[in-house]
Amino acid sequence: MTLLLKYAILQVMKFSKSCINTLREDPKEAESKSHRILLRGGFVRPLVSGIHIYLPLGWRILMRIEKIIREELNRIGAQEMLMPAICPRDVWEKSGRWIEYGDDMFKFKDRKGREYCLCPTHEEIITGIARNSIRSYRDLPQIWYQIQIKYRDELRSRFGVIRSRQFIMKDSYSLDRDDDGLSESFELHKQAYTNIYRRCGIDFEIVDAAGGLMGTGQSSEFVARVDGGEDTIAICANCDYRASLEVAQGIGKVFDFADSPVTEVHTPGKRSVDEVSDFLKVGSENLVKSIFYTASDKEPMLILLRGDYEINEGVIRSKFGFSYKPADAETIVRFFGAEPGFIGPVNKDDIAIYADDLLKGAKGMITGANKNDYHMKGLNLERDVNVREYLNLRVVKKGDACSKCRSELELHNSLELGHIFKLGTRYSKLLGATFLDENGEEKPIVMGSYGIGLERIMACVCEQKGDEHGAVWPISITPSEVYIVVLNPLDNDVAGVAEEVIQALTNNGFSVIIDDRDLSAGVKFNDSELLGIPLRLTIGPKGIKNDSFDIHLRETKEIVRVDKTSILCKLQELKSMLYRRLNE
RNA sequence: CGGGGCGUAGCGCAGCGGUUUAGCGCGCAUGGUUCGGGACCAUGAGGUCGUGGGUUCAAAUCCCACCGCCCCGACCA
Repeated sequence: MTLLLKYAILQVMKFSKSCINTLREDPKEAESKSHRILLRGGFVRPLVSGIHIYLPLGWRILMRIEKIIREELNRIGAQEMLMPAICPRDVWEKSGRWIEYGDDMFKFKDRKGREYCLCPTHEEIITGIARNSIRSYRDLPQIWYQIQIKYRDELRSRFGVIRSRQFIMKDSYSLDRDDDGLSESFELHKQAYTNIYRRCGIDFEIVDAAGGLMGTGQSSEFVARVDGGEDTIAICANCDYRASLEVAQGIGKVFDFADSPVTEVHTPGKRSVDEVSDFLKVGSENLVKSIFYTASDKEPMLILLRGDYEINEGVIRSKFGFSYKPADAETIVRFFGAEPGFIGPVNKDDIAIYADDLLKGAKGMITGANKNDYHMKGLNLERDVNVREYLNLRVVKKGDACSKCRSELELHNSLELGHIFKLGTRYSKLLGATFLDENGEEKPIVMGSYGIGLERIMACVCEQKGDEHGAVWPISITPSEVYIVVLNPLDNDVAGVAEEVIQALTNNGFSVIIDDRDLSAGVKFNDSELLGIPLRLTIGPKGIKNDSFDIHLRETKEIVRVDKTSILCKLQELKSMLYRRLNE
């Protein structure tokens, strides 16, 4: 037997001889649905917090996802390569991200004391490659990608593989001569990503997003609505507006309170918005909360927000800088002469004051009096406060109106699956990746960066399609297409028919798990459902006697009954039907 | 880092006002009976009770410290 044939036969996984470990009970550490399914089905296993082992079935799924990603990226002309996971410090110093990424990066020293990190992403390295290999505008555009493990020392990993400290990522990078080129590369990726997620059977949305540590250019997120997600997206029920909560802009209700002169009120021990509004018997929208931010390298600033809204930290960081942090109590006392909960914007002209735009023209408001245990009533922003600028600084909340069409916005839990960014020239300028244009002029390469987390696709499918019995894999990424339950496998007739059917299936390109364990039927049926294999064929003495075999569809629970000669044909038909359904 | 929960066999758990030999269910092994939705009988293997220290004649059990895991928050492409 040639080696090739031997591997071809491995298309068949014999349950009794495979590393498949299903758990009869839910593992206690798993609370989210995808985590539960992935652990119980034995697809993954934890090693330490945030780091997982991908067992054979889980790895098969990931490999099939990889294949789809490769096909779609190759189709837009992207070239695959593989970069190292280890990178020396100086490369990251040049981009400024050795500090910016900070503790989120795994860092270590080699035996000579030289410092390295395990790459959390690869903009620095890719820009280095571009610097060496791109000379002329004639070399552009190009798209490069890799599928590789990324390392991020997350503050808190959670939900199994959804937020982990080591994960597989497809990261691609586009190199263009100008913004128009970048826009084209960006659109190509948008199309490729759309195809990828559709082929993986995921129901997804494309939303506007924040660039975060990547930069401040345009970025879009591919997200899935799931109950167990860790992010939130705002979706307009009426128009096509959708945005990640970090950047979503809504229109809030405006309240008109009667104007009056400023007076102090005694509010002993009442600090929070809820405490003060309860105590004074007013709605939280009647309050102005003051949040004091300081930064090591920038001037302190006071942010004013209406009491019924939360501050959008993402906007603070992208607008004012990453170094801004809410001040501690001691600093607040030093600047305001009052404790947190009692500070306010009146007579604070020496501090930069930015207010949320919902406060423009607000009057009759209540805010801290800069005196412990006192607030002030009758605040008129225009009259009493020296606001430097009004900006949208609040997080959208349920009931806000869409900024595009004024319909109501809905908020949904979501899971980030992929993110595409227009980087622009940030990295190429810092790291000197330039080209000569037709006029012989040296210009920085205009770059884009695009990422997909592979495990999240797997987890997302569990979240969206999984049911009380376990996983439901789409035919495109299932670890195996057909699960054959052999009942009474020690019976010679049964074993004979099973053998025959398996031959026919593998000869026709099916991947098969055969459950040849000598166990009672229920155990095998339940495992087939837990493992989520789309098609299940049962071979047992009764079926052989009556020449009637059951094919069960995992997703719809339909049962199709066929005679022996039609098994192959029917399975082929069902398989193509399942593929067709993915494209609908 | 703050708050909460937990750590006893591969998995799920009981025992935890100190007491010979640490239990139960599932799984695993052997033999037998079964066999179309988590079978049954018999026998058996499997444990540094998270780690270290302390109290005590005696610690899984009481005390201290540490480690690890999960959840909430802070934080995060």
